[in-house]
Amino acid sequence: MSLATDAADKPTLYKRIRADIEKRILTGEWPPGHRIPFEHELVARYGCSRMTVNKALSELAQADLIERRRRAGSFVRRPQHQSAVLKIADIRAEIIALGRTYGYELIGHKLRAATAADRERLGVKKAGKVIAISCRHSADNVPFAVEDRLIDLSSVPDAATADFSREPPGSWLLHHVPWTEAEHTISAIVADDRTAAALDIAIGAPCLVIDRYTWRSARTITAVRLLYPGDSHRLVARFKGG
Amino acid sequence: MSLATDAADKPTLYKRIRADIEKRILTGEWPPGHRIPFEHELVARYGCSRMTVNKALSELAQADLIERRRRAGSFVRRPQHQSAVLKIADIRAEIIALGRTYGYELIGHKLRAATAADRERLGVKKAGKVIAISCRHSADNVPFAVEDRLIDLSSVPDAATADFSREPPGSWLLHHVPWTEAEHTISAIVADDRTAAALDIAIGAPCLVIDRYTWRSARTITAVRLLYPGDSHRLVARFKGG
DNA sequence: TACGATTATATGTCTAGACATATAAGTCAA
DNA sequence: TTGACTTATATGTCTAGACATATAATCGTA
Repeated sequence: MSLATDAADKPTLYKRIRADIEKRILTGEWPPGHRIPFEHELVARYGCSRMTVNKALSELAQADLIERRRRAGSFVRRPQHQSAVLKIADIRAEIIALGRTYGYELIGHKLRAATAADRERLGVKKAGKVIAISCRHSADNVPFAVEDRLIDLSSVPDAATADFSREPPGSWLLHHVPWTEAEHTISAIVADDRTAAALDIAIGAPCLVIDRYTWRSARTITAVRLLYPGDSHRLVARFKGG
Repeated sequence: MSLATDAADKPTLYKRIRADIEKRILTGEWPPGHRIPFEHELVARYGCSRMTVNKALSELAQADLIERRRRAGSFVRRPQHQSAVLKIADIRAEIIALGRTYGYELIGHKLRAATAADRERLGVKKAGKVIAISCRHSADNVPFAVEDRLIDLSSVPDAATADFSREPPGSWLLHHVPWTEAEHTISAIVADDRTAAALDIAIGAPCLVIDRYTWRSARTITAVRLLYPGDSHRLVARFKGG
């Protein structure tokens, strides 16, 4: 039963090819690892030129639905190992984009030799210097998030002389240090007394937690934990699919 | 695998064109709204065929960096204002991909005329029939998430006859209904007695909440709320940046 | 001036070829 | 069996065209 035949709009051929393959993958008819037909087979099946098939397959590869290997063929990829993607965000820019007044407050700023806990958190072996920062972001004078950050000075020596009393470290890093990889972990906790005070919420109130690690080609740059009031702040994402 | 700066491998021409334009956009040299050169101008500048330029621009458009308008040209897009992106996920597939045993339990299943609250939640005006489902997902026999879902039957009539006692509604929908847009909201709450019982956690323990709305071309398909134990489950995302 | 019809043009899709390149698979020697 | 070499082949990139299509701009008319 073909359900996707939105006869309303006449899809172009390469889109039809792409959709056909996508459907078989999403329904599980072609499971991960399955070799999808070679380009020349699809050319024969659809009666079109190779470039048309190639465009369809290229887009599927770009979307990480299939993997293409020279000489071997194209294979259905395992569904991306997890479900969440969070674009790196600059809280200051985010709040300003929302049309609200951004407020920033540096709570603590320490330069120290990395402790064992610091090294563990940054995932590095060698001892070195780190900067530990905690600060608070607010929107329209209401606490928006508290931030607890560690910067590896051996990766970002310039951070030693940066002035974090006015510019939030996240914004500074985003503008000064190119990153190549990031990892986010989202979880929830209940506020302890310190967190509750910083966010102006009740002890035991829910908090949304984002832990972010940022690397530049296998070098850790920074590890940051962001705490948001769980019942007020929301991470919203809208995006396109199929 | 960083695409922009790998001088090691000689980039192909279309990749160089794409990177050149990308750089100008990311550095702000070409701000949002700026019209980038026409295809025929790039063809002249790079001395290549139109298809080569077209491939570069198509990929930039696919990545939402530029917007292409017939007869008008290609324009730099405003950076996506949101902060979070969460790929749509099928919990069953997710758990199986983790190599754990998937368990499913239907808690409630009701077909009813949409109440005012249902219409509000689905964001629709007209009254119609809806299906309300609640169920529980488990991994290795440990509660993984509870799900509370509303399906708009006027958008998905087939759902009326689907058997949700064995197949989770998320998986069914993913396989039967193409979607075009989704919105996620992530927040945190503390468990009430019912939630605590379902997830086998303490009352007052933190929970991660994902609210997802799915549309197909302006028609609401489903609204779902997922509750995860906040201290055990984690949404992890790793990705590349620039 | 306002509006409808026409035209010009940039992008969208497609073709039928070409050569490049990575690599799976086969071949042969040590 | 192992390693080195060769070969076959699927994908990667590219060309020089073509026609389709949406729409900004222009023109003509009421």
